[in-house]
Amino acid sequence: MVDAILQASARVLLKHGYAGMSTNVVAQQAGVSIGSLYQYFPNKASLLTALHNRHAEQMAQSIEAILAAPGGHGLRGEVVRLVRAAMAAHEMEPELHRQLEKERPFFESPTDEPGLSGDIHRHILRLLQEHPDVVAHSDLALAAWMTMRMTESLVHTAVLHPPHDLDAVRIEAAIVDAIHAFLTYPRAG
Amino acid sequence: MVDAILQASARVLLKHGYAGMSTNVVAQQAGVSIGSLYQYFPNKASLLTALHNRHAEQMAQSIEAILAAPGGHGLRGEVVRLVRAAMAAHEMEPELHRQLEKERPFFESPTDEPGLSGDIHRHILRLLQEHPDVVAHSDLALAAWMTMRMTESLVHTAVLHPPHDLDAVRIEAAIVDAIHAFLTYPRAG
Amino acid sequence: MVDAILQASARVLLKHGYAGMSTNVVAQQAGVSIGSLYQYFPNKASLLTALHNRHAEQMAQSIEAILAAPGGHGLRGEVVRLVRAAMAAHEMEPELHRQLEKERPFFESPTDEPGLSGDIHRHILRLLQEHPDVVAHSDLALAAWMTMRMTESLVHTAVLHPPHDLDAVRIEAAIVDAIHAFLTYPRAG
Amino acid sequence: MVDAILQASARVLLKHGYAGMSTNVVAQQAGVSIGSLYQYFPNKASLLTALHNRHAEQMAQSIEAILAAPGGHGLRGEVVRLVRAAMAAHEMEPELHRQLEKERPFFESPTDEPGLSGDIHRHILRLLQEHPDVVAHSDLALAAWMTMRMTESLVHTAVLHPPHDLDAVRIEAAIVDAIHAFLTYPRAG
DNA sequence: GATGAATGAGGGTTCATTCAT
DNA sequence: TATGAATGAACCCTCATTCAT
Repeated sequence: MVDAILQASARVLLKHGYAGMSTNVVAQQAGVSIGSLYQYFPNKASLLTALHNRHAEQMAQSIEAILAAPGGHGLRGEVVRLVRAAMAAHEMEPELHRQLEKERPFFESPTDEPGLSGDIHRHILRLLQEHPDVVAHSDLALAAWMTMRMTESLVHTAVLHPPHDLDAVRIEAAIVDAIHAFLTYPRAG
Repeated sequence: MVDAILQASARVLLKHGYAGMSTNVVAQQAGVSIGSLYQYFPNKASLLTALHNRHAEQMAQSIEAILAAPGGHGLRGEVVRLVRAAMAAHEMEPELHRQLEKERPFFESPTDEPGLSGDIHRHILRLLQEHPDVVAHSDLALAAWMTMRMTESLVHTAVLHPPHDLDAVRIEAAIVDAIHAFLTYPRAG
Repeated sequence: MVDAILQASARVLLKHGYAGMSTNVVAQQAGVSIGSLYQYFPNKASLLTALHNRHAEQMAQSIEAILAAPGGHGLRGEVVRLVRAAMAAHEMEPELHRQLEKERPFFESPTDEPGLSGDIHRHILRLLQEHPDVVAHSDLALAAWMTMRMTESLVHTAVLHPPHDLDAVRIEAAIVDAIHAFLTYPRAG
Repeated sequence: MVDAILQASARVLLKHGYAGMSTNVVAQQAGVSIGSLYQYFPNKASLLTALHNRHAEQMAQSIEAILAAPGGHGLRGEVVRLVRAAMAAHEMEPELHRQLEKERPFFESPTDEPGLSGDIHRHILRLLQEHPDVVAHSDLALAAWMTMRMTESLVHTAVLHPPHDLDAVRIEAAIVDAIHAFLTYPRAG
């Protein structure tokens, strides 16, 4: 029942946005009475929260799986996995993701949400520490933050607002290049 | 009067979001009767549109001014100006900008307004063409798109969701580094 | 509940007309919340429609009953029944009837509902055909239309705008006379 | 200016009904400022009243002219003139007339204004008195009232809701017949 | 637990009317 | 006198939430 409600919520949210998402309509679409909906969810906002959490979990699983998968070696291999993980996560239910994000960002500053983005932040930090020879940064915290933001925002844009005249595969490669270039880029200071 | 209404709109929008922004409250905050509000704006959505347009114009002016200003030479100098322009634009009214972004899709055509972002895209393309010796890309369209997205999204995040433990100046430098590294990064293909 | 709402609608409609009939006031008068009103009626106009339909049904029943009742024989007897039926129908809720007539055109198709008036028209036609010896008309369609209009409009006026110095009984008799005279009146053509 | 306003009122009234007739729109259509409108008419209802009066005057003139015109002799000739006068009056601006009828009751005393209809009533009374030989009624007041109502309501219906399959000329003749039949119809009492 | 009829605060919007210019 | 910007009460309607069954 909870699941039917969440599915209906997602459907209605996508079609009409949060403001246009009526709890009565959600209940009806879920084939459930409005009373039952309120037995499982205290209010309208909690539908979004639940949807958000569910989606975050799915994304986390997908990301973990890809990050742990075998693949290219070295820093570049890690970056490739990172970007692939981000793309997979964003491609999961892109439109839902977008709506959800609108009301409550997924990737807030790492300290805010200890869950997903904290894990990723730690993963990236470890990754940078494990390749001291090629990473040209002294401030690893800053480098990790930049890496995470670049990954997230470039992938986000690439998946949700893809430029119609550019090839998806080449965009992905370009994102990997950008991150790798940033990490290994020798600078003055 | 139009201005008072728009200011009040911005204030209420920031505090309560679009759904929670009552036209009556906006009028009251503007010190204007609800009737007067509707004499200048045909409906609630038009408040957002006007706010958006005004903001876009201000941003465009700011960006143009900074891009045309004198400054460092060479590709890096250009990138610095680009990032500075983006930061200035985003710092203008960051929270308003964010809300506007959030609500826009439901009220306007999904196509990014071609004006501003088109101009910038062209500017970046020209910039890349003018530095063929250091730009390590053959597909300039892709490089320009990446440059624009990196600038926009990294600056956006840095301004609107700044990590509390990192220095703004160093973040700006890191963004410049990232873009410059991407542009000059020698790759296999 | 539907009935309480309709009764309140009728009351308010009579007092203030359609334009001055506020749905909130109707709900309040019905002892029902405005939300409940809108659970049973999709909008304000539908209140009128429902009122109209209910009234039309009641009138139809009353008319049928009287037309089928035993009574005087011959054409005159039929005309008496016809006029009595019309008077009973108009006396049912005369003021409501009047308001309903007034507002209807804006909400319904301009064609008179075929149900009631069509039935009566047919009834009259048959009636004329059954008394060929006394009916002095060759064009029965025209005669039927005139009969119906005379009945309706004379009764309407007599009931809704009765002249204060004339006796209702004698008016009814005069209406019967007029119709009977028209039907049996020998003319040149 | 007054005239421009009244013409615009009539136009808007016909198009949108009284409820949908906005004083601002009327002023605009009249090419006059809303302030000026309120300089000549104290409120919205007075527009209707003025329109009504103007229309009544025109009708009165038309009716008087036709009633005084030469024509057929005898009672039947008078009835013909009466019906012609009524038809001319109703055909003047039928739709405006209809709208005016619809809204009037809310703005005027329920007693028919003594002006026009009083005059006609007197005219009919005199007419009946002048033909004692053919008029088969002892209660002339009742006969006059019936004559007036028959004329008005039959003509009203014939002009404003003409049956599509009947000839206007024959309808007019039938109305004359009906009235004449009623007046000369010999009855028991 | 499940239901869904009932609630009513509150929302966007209109328009008759006023009054300073 | 003519103007029209300004007013704000009031309207129709929605929808998150409750609670008796």
